[in-house]
Amino acid sequence: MKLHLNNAFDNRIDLPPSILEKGITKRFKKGDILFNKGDQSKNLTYINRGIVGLVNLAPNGHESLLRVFGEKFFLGYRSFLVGEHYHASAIALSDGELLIFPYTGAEEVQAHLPELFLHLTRMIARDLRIAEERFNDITGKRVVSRIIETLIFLKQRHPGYQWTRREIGEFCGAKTETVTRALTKLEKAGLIEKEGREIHLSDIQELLEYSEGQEALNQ
Amino acid sequence: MKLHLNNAFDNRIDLPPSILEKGITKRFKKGDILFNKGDQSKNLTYINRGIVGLVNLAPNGHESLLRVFGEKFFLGYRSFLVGEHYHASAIALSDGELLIFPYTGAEEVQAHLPELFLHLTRMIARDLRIAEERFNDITGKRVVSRIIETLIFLKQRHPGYQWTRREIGEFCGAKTETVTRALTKLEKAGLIEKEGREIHLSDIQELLEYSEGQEALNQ
DNA sequence: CGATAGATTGAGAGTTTTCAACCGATGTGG
DNA sequence: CCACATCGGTTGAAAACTCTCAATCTATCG
Repeated sequence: MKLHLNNAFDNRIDLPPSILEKGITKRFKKGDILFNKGDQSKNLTYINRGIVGLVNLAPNGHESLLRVFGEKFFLGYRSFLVGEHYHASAIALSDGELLIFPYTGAEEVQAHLPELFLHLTRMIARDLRIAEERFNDITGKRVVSRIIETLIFLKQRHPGYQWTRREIGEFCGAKTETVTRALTKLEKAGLIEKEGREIHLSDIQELLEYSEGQEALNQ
Repeated sequence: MKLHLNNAFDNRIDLPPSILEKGITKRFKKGDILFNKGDQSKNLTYINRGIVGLVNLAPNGHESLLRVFGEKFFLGYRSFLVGEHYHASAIALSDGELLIFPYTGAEEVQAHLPELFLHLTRMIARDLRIAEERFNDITGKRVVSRIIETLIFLKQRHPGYQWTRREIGEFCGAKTETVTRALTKLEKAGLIEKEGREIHLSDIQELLEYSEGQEALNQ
């Protein structure tokens, strides 16, 4: 999971005015669903302001937080490029503003905006690495380690946002209560500080060392 | 996870002779390491014959099977396109033969072989969906369900190969013994047949129904 | 100020892993 | 061609995480 740290802002991009001006502005409010799992992807979206989560709600009620998109992130590019239906829903975690680009499909972007196309491809490639690193973590590490790494990842990528225990858990496969217990433990160990709902990471290096010390799964 | 089934062969591609003839042929044997985690990606590879696993070995010894590549699959395209070091190792699961294309990087492919570039992009996009669907499964489903879905996925994609309990487990986050117990249970329920080391799936639809019935994780 | 969402804590339950022993098949070298 | 080593598979009992459920507390917002 360490690689995440070196790539905290990889997916943030400043668009040139020539592209920006072609987007259609649209505001959204916290809790809004920006697209639904199963919908056909019709356009490429960019976040001017705000923060959005890609969430999967399973039929049995289980929810997971797959990715998070902040200011200057694209959104919905995976489905757009491959022409699939969305495999998860985008839910606004804060108020904000979108730019919508009504391109017809991957071919149009590739032909007319090759740089952007390459950028999007590389974003997906990094997303895939991160997803697979998370897979390693979830199958090979204790929940405390996963929570530590999630804290570091989410905090570094989106410092402004106050992550809830639930969101942290949904990102790393843990229940809310488990996250609470882990945070209490970390606070007692002097590795984090809780201030109301805000969480401060005292020393990332120490946190990572603590994580590694957490009795790795044997075998 | 159901979507996997509709895309069993998505990542298989027949290359035209114009591309094929430019590749350098290289044989490999079962157990060979085709590239190592941490290596710099230098070329694009295609599998003429054989089957290859993308494997992560964590420092604590935990192993996971991230993806599997068969005949007519590309290999190593994620790292190649984004210009990253490999985040996992490629290990030959059988004897086989590679074609190596010494392209200099993503830009060259985009400029000279735009169709191939689009294909690779879409492959990564599908890989990302599959990885995230697996993430949902691993956090939200019981181990028996995961094993069932893994059996179906791996068997459909690579019918010729005899999957071991260990590989099945490494693909869905379960220990070898757990896979054994699950298979015994499924055999007793008449849903699969074991014939030596070969596993026959009697009825995929029934298997999926059984999977859903397996007391979903609450909440 | 009340309502609601989020956080905390405890006790008990349950799934999956761990550890250990054993079996059977496969393959290799003498 | 047999002996033996090795790999994969099976089974059982015990241990260990993490979850579940329930109750209570706190923060935030209208």
